[in-house]
Amino acid sequence: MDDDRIPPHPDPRDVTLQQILEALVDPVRRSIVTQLRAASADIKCGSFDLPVSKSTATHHFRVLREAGLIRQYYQGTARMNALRRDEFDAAFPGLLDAIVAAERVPA
Amino acid sequence: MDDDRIPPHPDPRDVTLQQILEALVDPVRRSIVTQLRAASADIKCGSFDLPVSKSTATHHFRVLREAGLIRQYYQGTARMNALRRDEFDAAFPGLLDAIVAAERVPA
DNA sequence: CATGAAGTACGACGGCTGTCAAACTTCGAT
DNA sequence: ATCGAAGTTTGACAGCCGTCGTACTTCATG
Repeated sequence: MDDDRIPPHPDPRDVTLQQILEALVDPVRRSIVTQLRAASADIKCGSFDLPVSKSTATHHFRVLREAGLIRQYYQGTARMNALRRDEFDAAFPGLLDAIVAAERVPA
Repeated sequence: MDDDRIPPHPDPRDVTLQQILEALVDPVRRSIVTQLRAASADIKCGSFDLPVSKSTATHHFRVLREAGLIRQYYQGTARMNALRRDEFDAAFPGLLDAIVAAERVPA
C-alpha cells in the first residue's frame, strides 16, 4: 500500500499556522489548491496549468504536501494529487474556505 | 480631522488577497493583530510587546496599514492603532477569524 | 532490452524582505 | 526656548525563497 517513492505525509494537526501561511502565500501554490478544489477528481502533477518549469512545480507540490494540504500517490508513472479537504478542515476550521473565497478577481 | 502625518488608508475592498497573506505571514505582524484583537481599546505603537527594534516595528505597522488591516491616528505624540475589524470582515468574510482561531499552540 | 515519459534532486542565481543603527522630525512638557 | 519622548526615514546588510537547467531515477511499453 505504501509507496516508498513518496515521503510521509504529516497529520494536518501537527502543522503550524506559520507553515500553512507560508505555503499559501505563493500564488502558484494557491493556484494548485484552487484547481484541486474546482476539480471533481485528483490531478496528476503534469496536468496542472502552471506558469513554471517542471522542477519548480515539484518544489511547490512538496511545500503543499509538507503543509498537510495535499496528499500525493503514484498511479503508474503519474504522481497524483488530492486535496486533503476534510482532514485539513478539521484541523483548521474555515481557513481554507475563507482563503479560497477571497480569491476573487478585484473589481 | 485628517492628520497629514498619516498616509491614506486603503479601502479593504481594494486590497488583494495576495497583499493580505503577505501581511499576515509574518509572525510579528500576526502578533500585532492578535494583541489588537485581544485588547479592549486601541494601542499605541510603543505599547505593543514586540521582539524587534522601533524602526522595524514602524515597518510592520505600515505593511498592516497598507493591507487594510489596521487604522492609525495620532493622539498627542502617540500613534494609535486600531483593528479595522468590521470593514475587513465585510471585504473578506471569515478570513481574520479563521486565522486568529488557528493561532493556537500546537499540542 | 531499449526507449521515452513523468518527476525528482541538485546546484546556482537573483530578488525580495526582515532586520538594525543612526539621523531626523514633531510634538508636549518643563 | 529647550529638552525629551515617540516614531519615521534612510541606507545597508544578511538570509531566505522562487526560479531554472541539467542530470538522474523509475516505470511502462514497443
